[in-house]
Amino acid sequence: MSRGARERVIMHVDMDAFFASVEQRVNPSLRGRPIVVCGGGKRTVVAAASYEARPYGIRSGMSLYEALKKCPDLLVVQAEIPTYVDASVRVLKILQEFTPEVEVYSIDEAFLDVTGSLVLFRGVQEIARVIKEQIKRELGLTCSIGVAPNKLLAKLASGMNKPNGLRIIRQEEISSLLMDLPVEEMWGIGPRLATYLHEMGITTCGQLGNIPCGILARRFGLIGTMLYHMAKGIDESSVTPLGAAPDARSMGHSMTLDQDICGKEEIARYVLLLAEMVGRRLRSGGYAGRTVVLTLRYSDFCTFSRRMTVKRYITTGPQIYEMAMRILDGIRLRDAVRLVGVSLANMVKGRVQIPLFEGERKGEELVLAMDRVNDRYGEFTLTWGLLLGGRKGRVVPPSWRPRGGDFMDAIS
DNA sequence: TCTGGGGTCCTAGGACCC
DNA sequence: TCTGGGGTCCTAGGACCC
Repeated sequence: MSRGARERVIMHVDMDAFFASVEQRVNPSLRGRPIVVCGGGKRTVVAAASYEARPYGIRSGMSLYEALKKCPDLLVVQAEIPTYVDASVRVLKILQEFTPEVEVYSIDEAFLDVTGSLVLFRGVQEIARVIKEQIKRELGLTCSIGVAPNKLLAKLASGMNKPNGLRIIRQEEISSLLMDLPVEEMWGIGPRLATYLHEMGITTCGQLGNIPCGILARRFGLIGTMLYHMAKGIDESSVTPLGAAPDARSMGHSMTLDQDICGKEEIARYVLLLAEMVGRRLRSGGYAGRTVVLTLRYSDFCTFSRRMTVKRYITTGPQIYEMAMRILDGIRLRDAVRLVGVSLANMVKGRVQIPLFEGERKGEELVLAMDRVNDRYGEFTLTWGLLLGGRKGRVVPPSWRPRGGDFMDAIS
């Protein structure tokens, strides 16, 4: 352990089965029963599964179809995103009572740097206990907390004792803990990397950490260097509080259609809707961008994107639509399409200022902050869907044709 | 009548300029 | 009479995360 810098105390707070738990809280008849929370539409996946559903093998990300095969008695609840955002904000406010150094990582996860708060409490265990107690008292929800000298290990720790767990990883136990830890359990090592490592005969972090950094770097590039440090439990990244979060780099929306479509005219209708959704969000955040990306997914799930960059920054739905259509014109479709996506990249903030009222701006900041941290499962798509007149975002009025300024009338 | 939606970062290759 | 080479910008795709 280095004596130079003070050892940090980082906490990772992870809400247990968040969406499902909120639903069970709101509706007592769901308590104690296997439930899943899903999006709308036919082709949906499980956004969250209650702990009662998990013994059936039901996991988030699984298609609803598959989940129902595993448990025919499963209760399926449609996601109510505003409710979860509300709960998330209340949790966030509780966390901020303990330190200003709170990084909202997602709608149900946060990192806290409590190094400076330790003097106010009888140790980190006490902080964790009080946080859990307060969340339970005020929201009726449980969370799992991990504590460690950095974010990487705090994240690992919070997952070790779920649900309603508390796990503290001390500096002196790091190497023995990582020795036999399977590489795929480390945050940042996904299925593909794990497979590559397995092929190299590496299955544990202990083994990974014994490979010279240079070899990993040659094999995996920058990722290789990261792997080497991860295997040793090294992570210098800091907790970035809400106000210091970097500007978004890209912004987009996509939708999987209830039924595959073939014609470009029909695709164009979705492109228009998506472009307008992106444009509105863009402007509300004060962003502008130069690159439009059109993403399509064929029936066979083969997904590809084409992009176009222009010199000047654009901000409006019609501008995005126009570029997306130029891209679409250049594509020769080989199959029916199941997903259409439009996003904007090469973004800057502040070129276009949209004046907002104080109250409105506050709400906007919150939305953007939540948004920034890669909210799970596209809840803002649903939010936008609601904004677009109470319909789900996927609904495009069949009679509508892309043309000019009556767009808002057509969809609201 | 399988397989969502929102992001981030990295890489490799090509065009183009000096 | 041999195929430089660095830098920038752009594109497309892949891997990862929640």
